[in-house]
Amino acid sequence: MAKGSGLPSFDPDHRIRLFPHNPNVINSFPEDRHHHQYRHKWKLAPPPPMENSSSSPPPPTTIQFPVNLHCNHQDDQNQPLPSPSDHKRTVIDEMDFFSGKKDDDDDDNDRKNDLIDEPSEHGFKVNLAVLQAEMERMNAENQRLRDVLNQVTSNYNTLQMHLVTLMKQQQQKDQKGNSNNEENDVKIEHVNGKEGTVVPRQFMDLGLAPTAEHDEHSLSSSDEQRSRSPINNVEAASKEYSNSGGVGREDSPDQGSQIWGPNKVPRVNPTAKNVDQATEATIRKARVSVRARSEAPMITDGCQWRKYGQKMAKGNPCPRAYYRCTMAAGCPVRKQVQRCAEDRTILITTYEGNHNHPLPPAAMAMASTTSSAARMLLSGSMPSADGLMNSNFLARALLPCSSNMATISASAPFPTVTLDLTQTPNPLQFQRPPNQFPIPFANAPQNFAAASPAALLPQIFSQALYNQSKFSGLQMSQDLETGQLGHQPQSLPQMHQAQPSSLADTVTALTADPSFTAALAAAITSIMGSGSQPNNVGNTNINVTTTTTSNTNGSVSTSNNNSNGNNKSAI
DNA sequence: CGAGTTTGACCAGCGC
DNA sequence: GCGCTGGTCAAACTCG
Repeated sequence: MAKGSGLPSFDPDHRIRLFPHNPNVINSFPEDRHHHQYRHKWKLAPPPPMENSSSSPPPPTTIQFPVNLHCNHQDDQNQPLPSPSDHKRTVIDEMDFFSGKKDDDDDDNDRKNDLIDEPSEHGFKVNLAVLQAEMERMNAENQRLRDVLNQVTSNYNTLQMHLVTLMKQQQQKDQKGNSNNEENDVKIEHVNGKEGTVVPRQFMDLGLAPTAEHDEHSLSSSDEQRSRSPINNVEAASKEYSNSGGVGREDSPDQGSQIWGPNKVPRVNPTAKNVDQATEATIRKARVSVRARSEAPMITDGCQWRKYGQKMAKGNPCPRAYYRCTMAAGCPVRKQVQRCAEDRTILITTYEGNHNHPLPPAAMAMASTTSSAARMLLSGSMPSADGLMNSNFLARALLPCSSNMATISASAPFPTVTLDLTQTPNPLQFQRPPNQFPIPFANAPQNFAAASPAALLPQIFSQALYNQSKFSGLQMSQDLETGQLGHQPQSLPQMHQAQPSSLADTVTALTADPSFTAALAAAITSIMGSGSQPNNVGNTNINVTTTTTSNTNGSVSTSNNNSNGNNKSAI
């Protein structure tokens, strides 16, 4: 088996420009075992041939979500066409607004100055007053919307807490009444089942876990692991927790996310007969897959990973590497890293499971992203007639101004939401509608402009999803704070289900924020285009979400595979 | 020597 | 039932 399979090698210069960060985890890919070494050994290579392109068509069941990447900065269709000089100005405003690095006053002043200066230069003084008034109106409107947003968020959180309190009380009642109930490890489901309203849709919580209490729910038992399957996960998970002396849900104050067995789906309480079996079978396990163009062997997500296996996947000459989180003992989070068969410059990272330990800020971003994506996926993955609609909505909400970025696959065995960051064209190459502003790459945040696309994914995602996640009912870091929000993953979807339109409206309103969409689009497109855009202005102040801990040797795996003759294919 | 990687083997699900 | 495939384990190995 030839070494060096799977991954192309790359130009050092190109790499340096693209990847100034130090991935804390290096996939086991060829050419080098060590991280520092790999940095010197990667060589320029022509784009990898499209191998197996015909044999590996896109997942047929993937639902594509054409979302407008050309984020319209102006709701007003009557807004005059932006001249090229307008582009930068507008984006600066919005990016500043979004990033919050400048206060609004300064921002407004700059905006006004720009408005005053440039039109005069172009002989547009006639429109100056109109534009200024319009801008002020937009600012006022924006501020008002933000106020509304804040209020909605506050109310939502208040309701969340109230709901959790109520469910906690209910849970305690159940506990007293069933002190010997051996199924008390699934109190949440039990409660939900009693209520007969909550469908355990949140079978998977990718991302954050409130505490490290469940560290002992380890993967130590190989038997338990081997018994794992997409279907029996439902039962196995909670069994593990109870058997391991683990923290049952009734014992755990955290509940920000569900209690998961290692890489498993929580069992639906058998007493909850009314649980939607179809849903149960459908959801099973959620995954979040991130597709990004990256020459780096692995995207930096802030977590520490240990490789535990590698296999050749069918139809892909590149090996698939399996990692599990090592930031805490027994953390069930795993991820798979694999190059795309059709385009080996595309790195596909699939996250699965939820962390059962506190995460560093750098890791919080990606964890939040995956958590939100998975939760949204699951909240919309009901096998109902409106499943597609829900998925569509979710995808749009997930990345509202991304073009073809969010896909939700209903294909078995696991529902997967794919965040595709590889399809975004260079913003300078957009064929933008006349009423839309291009997003000059130079105006992207410096962090985004200069850093590795892969390394910046967490930032992008966290920014992109932060707001929506507030409304998705998919609390992230809040779980850490409340400590008893375990009911929420189930209860909140219920809320969604009860008021889908309101949620949609909320998210729509949120994502309609031109600043938000513009900033997100600029960030994403800048990232995607950074590899081909030498005019990065943000080549300083690289603030990549890398961690300083190097947990791996950056090993390079051979293309050998481990099982069942799959390793016969040379790469 | 410990941590991490490699890799052959094993297991389970799924389709035929 | 059988074979294929994905996922995981764990002993051997590598490296600092």
